[in-house]
Amino acid sequence: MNKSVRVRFAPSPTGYPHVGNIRTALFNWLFARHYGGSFIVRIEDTDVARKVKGAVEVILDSLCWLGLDWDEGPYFQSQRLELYREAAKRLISQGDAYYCYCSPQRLEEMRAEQVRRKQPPGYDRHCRNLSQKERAEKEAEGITPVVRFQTPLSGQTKFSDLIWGEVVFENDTIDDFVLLKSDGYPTYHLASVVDDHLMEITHVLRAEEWLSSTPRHRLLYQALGFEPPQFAHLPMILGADRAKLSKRHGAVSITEYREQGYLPEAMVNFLALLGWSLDDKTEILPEQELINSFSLERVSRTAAVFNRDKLNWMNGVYIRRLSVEDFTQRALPFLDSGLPPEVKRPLSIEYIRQIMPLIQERARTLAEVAELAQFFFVDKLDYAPSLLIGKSMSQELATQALETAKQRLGRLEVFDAESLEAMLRPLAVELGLKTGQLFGVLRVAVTGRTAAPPLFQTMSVLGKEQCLKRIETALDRLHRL
RNA sequence: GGCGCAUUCGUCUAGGGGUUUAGGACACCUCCCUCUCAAGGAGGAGAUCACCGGUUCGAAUCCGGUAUGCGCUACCA
Repeated sequence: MNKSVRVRFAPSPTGYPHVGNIRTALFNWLFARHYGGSFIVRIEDTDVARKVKGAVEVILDSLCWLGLDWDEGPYFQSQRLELYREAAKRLISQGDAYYCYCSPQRLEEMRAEQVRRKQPPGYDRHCRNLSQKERAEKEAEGITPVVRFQTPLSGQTKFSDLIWGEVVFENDTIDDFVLLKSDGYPTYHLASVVDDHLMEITHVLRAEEWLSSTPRHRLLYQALGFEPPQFAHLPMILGADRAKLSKRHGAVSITEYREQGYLPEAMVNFLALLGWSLDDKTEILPEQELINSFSLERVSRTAAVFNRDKLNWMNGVYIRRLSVEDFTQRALPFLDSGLPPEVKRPLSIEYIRQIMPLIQERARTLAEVAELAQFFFVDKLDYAPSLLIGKSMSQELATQALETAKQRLGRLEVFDAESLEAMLRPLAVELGLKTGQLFGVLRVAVTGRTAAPPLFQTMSVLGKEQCLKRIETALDRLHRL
């Protein structure tokens, strides 16, 4: 398997890249990188009607974001139509395919009838044995035919899937599927087989939903005289209700995760663990370790539910592993877009650099950074004054504590964390308060919240002037209670 | 309806005949650390391994059936 492995990621530009598609891309990429092979990108744009403009760019951009670099492509099937037509023509002349003139209406009625009679739906081979004369008549009517594969009526098609093992299908359960549509475009079946052969793809790793169509592809390879690649069908990714992942489950496009502040490296690690595992304990596997240890043997056969909680945890792990500077750079755009509009821009990078160490260990996503750090930026804090009076505190005690702290703070020369601590701890004793009581009041006064980064560091970053101002405001609110 | 596939804690999974009182992770709970939060540490709860039958001295692991779920069954991919 070491010898020139060639795999491909073949998305169709009919929408934005679904996490399921991306997981498929990731497995292909890991497989290629593990064996030192080639990862090829091919755009399957053969459905003119469903094509979404801009989708190709978003797909490619997402691959780049995740670091899934490709060695060849992107190839576009829409630019290779002649290849598929030639193949179809060859199949017709060989007697392995034929023209079908059935109208969409007839096919629809046929299907409805089959469903009503509980018959397996499928093309009834109406045009399979048309005479020369009958064909000429249809042509004369101006009907543009489709080309259908002439599926063997008996026998079996079997293949060995790298993940599912031996799979056998009876040929009589496979209908005469369309190869070339009336608009001249190939269907997925024809195009992917022709391209996988021409591009010398050695392994087709694709979603499980393709398992059922694999016998068709095997039959096509056979008829065209091509050697088939190895197939490996990947388990599906489901939503929390075990249904196929869809819009109802929240974010399904990889771009949404990017916008929500997930790190690409966390995303890669998380997605790799959906359907694959290294052993019974390893969860955190950075890219290189993933490449080193990836193997098809350890891919599971059961569909996996996308667990958002676990993703959040893992993203937090990766965020904490970043250097402060790296974290700061990545958080910057999220601060810019997430902070209230009244905060004046551009943001001071020097100030942000002081804040970020306090935020990094608390954020699970980059999008949370703005919220967590907001009190460092806004002018006036918005909080319920009652928060100033903590547990086992009274209005009087809180007022006294703040008042005294304000005076002492005002006299403090050096406003760093050490000095603040050296001054505030004894003050609690002096006031007959527990440290938690004193610090609690100060925390709310200075940050507007009961949960925030460590007090002394926070105050130090905020600066003496700002702290005093906020304590003043807090005192004011306390008086009005 | 037909065909194909699957089924281990809520979720991701390990484990593939005895080493299993079924292991880990997320989430949850308790405690520790501690100025709050987060992180970290220590515990806890959580799975009759879908069900039924068979093979075997012994089955989560092998076989068969049933149930359930999923996929395919398009001039979509």
